[in-house]
Amino acid sequence: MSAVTIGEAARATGVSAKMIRYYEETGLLAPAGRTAAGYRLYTEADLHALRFVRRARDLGFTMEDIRALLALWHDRARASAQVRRLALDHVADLRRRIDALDGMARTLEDLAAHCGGDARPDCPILDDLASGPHGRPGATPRQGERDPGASPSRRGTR
Amino acid sequence: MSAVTIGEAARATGVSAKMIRYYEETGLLAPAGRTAAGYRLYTEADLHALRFVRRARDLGFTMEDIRALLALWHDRARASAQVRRLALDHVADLRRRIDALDGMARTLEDLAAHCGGDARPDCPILDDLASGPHGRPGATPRQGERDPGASPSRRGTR
DNA sequence: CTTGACCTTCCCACCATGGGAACCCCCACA
DNA sequence: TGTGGGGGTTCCCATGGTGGGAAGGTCAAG
Repeated sequence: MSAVTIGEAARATGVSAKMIRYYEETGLLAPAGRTAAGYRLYTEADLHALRFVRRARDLGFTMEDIRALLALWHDRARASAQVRRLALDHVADLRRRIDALDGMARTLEDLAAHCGGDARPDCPILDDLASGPHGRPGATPRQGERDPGASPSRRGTR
Repeated sequence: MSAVTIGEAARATGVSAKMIRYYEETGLLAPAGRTAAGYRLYTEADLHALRFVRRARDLGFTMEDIRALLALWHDRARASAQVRRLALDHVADLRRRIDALDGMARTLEDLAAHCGGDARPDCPILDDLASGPHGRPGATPRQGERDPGASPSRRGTR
């Protein structure tokens, strides 16, 4: 007993029922038990795992990362170094994305600072945009230049 | 004359042919001219617009934002204040995302700092994850707290 | 005339998430 | 016993930008 349905599990863990099914479907979580009628049932241990996933998502981990973290969690003989590695790699990723966003923000602030922001049409922001993709002329000088080996489709880190 | 095909336009602007077609399809850019055989043709003005879009994407603007920026660009009577507003709103958005990412990074760094990172299995990082979604108990105290009015489905800002 | 580089359209995939339809199940209440 | 409502189930679709690839038309050089 003490197993709950998916709705209650969702409420108890902050993971939507949709996502719980999705996690099961993609093999992130083991298939839940079922009632005779086909309803999914979640034990306290299942809820624990769901909260684990929720927390990891909140910390920005990828599903792939979470898969690894769950495996380590269940492996009672793991070396904490492995977990640490995963966490710090993720931090590095976060910092990279932060830097990218920060560069954008700085550039825009620079441009906005030189923009009248009044009723006249002259606008250095548009002028900059219209000047096309340039290797950041003034703001935030860096040397990476076009970042050839960046992971696919993450330009804006959006 | 002096109009080029989509491949050359892509090379000249740094926007992939795929994306050029996509921008046209979604109405971000006006349909390009065509040769008798149906090949798209790009004038210097078209290339200019493509570079504009590229630059705006590099600065992290949404397609929606870019739509507005293009309209302002083409409106020779625009008030620069409008452009400035758009830019600064976007900066605020960037800063919000940065804060979120930074919070995650800090938390993880905190946890990693207390993790042995050796061959033993004890690991505060996993312990934290296993403790489920909590309102950041120790690490990185801030007051934003769960950000109730945040735009939908951007938890991790990923 | 063939070859190869280019163009066209169309469909599929990603990742994580939500929306909704169509249908089934269970419980409480009259 | 019938019914209503609030669950659950599966399945499909959409998002935002981006890439991959197939099937077929076009063009210039050899």
